[in-house]
Amino acid sequence: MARKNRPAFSNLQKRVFDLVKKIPRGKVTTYKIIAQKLGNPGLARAIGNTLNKNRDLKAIPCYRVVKSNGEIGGYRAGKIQKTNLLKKDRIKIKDGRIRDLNFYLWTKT
DNA sequence: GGTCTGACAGCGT
DNA sequence: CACGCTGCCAGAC
Repeated sequence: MARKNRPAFSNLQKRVFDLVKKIPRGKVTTYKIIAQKLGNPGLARAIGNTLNKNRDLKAIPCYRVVKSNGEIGGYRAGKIQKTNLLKKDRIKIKDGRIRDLNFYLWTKT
């Protein structure tokens, strides 16, 4: 019988990583968008939690994932570090908040 | 097996 | 516009 083998990484985490890695430079996305792409907008919280467990920031540019209201959100290495990285991507940030989030927002594949 | 926490989102005040 | 409370889901204890 086809018993489902349990991968080292949960199915959810695998999808999240795949999406985050596809984010082009200079663009950002929100936790909710990712959750919607997974088919469950309520996953927004689980997304951040999953990325936190990742701890492989150099493999996954999770700093490009921000909150839906335009705030930077959180980061395992610190919010300040996250903001700094976003600035390097030409993202205009004002007082810990992204300007014209819709412009930088990445909702495509 | 239940319970609590956490890198969020939405609504009300 | 800023702050606070509640609700959702998955993972950790």
